[in-house]
Amino acid sequence: MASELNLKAIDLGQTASTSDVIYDALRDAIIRGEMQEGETIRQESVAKLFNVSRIPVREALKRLEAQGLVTSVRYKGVVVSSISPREIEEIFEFRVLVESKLIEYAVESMTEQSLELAKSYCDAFAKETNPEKWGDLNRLFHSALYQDSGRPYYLEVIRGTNDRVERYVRAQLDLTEGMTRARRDHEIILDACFKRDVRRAADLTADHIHSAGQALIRFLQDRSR
Amino acid sequence: MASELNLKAIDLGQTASTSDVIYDALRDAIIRGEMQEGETIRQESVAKLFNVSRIPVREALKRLEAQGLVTSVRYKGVVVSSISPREIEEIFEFRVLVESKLIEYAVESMTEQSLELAKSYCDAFAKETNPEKWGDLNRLFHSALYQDSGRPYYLEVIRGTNDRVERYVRAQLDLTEGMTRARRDHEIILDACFKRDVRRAADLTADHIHSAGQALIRFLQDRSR
DNA sequence: ATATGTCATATTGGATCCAATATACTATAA
DNA sequence: TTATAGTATATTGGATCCAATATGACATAT
Repeated sequence: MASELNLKAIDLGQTASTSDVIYDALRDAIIRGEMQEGETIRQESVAKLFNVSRIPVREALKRLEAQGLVTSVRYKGVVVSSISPREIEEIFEFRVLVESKLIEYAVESMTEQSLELAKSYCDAFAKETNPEKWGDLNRLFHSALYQDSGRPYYLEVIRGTNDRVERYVRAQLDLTEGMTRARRDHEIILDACFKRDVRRAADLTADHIHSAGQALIRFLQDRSR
Repeated sequence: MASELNLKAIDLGQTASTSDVIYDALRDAIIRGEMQEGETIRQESVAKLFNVSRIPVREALKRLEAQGLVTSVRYKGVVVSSISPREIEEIFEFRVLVESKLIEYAVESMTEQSLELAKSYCDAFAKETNPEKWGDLNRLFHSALYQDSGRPYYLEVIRGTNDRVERYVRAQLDLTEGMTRARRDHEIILDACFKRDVRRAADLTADHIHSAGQALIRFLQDRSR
């Protein structure tokens, strides 16, 4: 019957299991900083929240653990991973290495479409007044820039890397200097991309990430005193 | 009681859950190439193998999926991930970028102990006649070299990266030219490390990985014709 | 012979139950 | 008062059961 065929076609899109949904929700809450680092995640409370059993929750937690977003201790529970200033510094150093390379590859083959998309995120980022959304737009902008690199593995790695420090990036953007600097950086990076200046785009990206990292480290040091 | 205290002290070391054991075993089988890519992994058969229920098996599979070693389709099952020559090429390119950087950091602060350890693996690798063990010793050698880099995150990423292509590295070593070239490369890299020649160690490492990747690509192309 | 529909079987996804362990609280002895 | 043993409770880890879906065999119509 035609109607059944129609339904089946729609169903093809619905490939997300309960464990997938829970994984996405927890990941989102963690990288947005809605859950504090060190906070323990109880299987039962998550299960109740989604009206499911603990089984899909546990599977989601295993995935988060494999990604390093939570840390699990047998018979005690999982906690949102905490991360030392030293590790943050290392991760930003890693980002400089990989993302500046990524943008090199990307600029060479960037389509007009991606450029325009990046520009729209860049503009929205600059105009946005709600700090909650700065992180989203920041991430979308960078993601759009790297999209045409033709390097899916790099992208996969960088996604995991950014997940680890996303909460701190957001905190850093909330500093007044953080946001003003990011706005300016994004505009000149985008300009270099439009001009197909590979070297400049890579160098600016390296500076952009490096300086954000340094500002973040300073911020964390100040706060701990 | 003393005896119970003793037992408890020993138990502290036993932090591995059933799911951990199964994860390790499956990961090992996959990276060694004992399971063919595309081969489906049945939960029940793994469970029977370890005399456990499917629950810990499923959790182990979720972790392998998060790492990209298996691919899962809802209600159908998981299969050992296959990887295209293009992706292999990309991953070797990524390894060149990250591992040459890693060895730079490592050489600067490498202890005598790590140098000697690397040397022992290098020697054992050169003398080993059993192809089964080449892969292990190759990995141990590189791992020893990077150990003192003081970059745990880089190491974590590279571990995941190498897991993805390990089966192919082993296949490549099995080629006569693969093993002879690797032997020679290892010795000159180690020599540069002993001499604290950072630049040379990094360049040689880049060449080593790059050439292995190229040889592998050629091998795969030949085989597919 | 081919295509389509129906049913039986296998397999995965999720829920519920039980076991193992940790933690907090209480009682007791020194 | 403090330290220790014991007990109750909470929580995780694993086993078993049921539901949802896929796959393949078989029958039937064209």
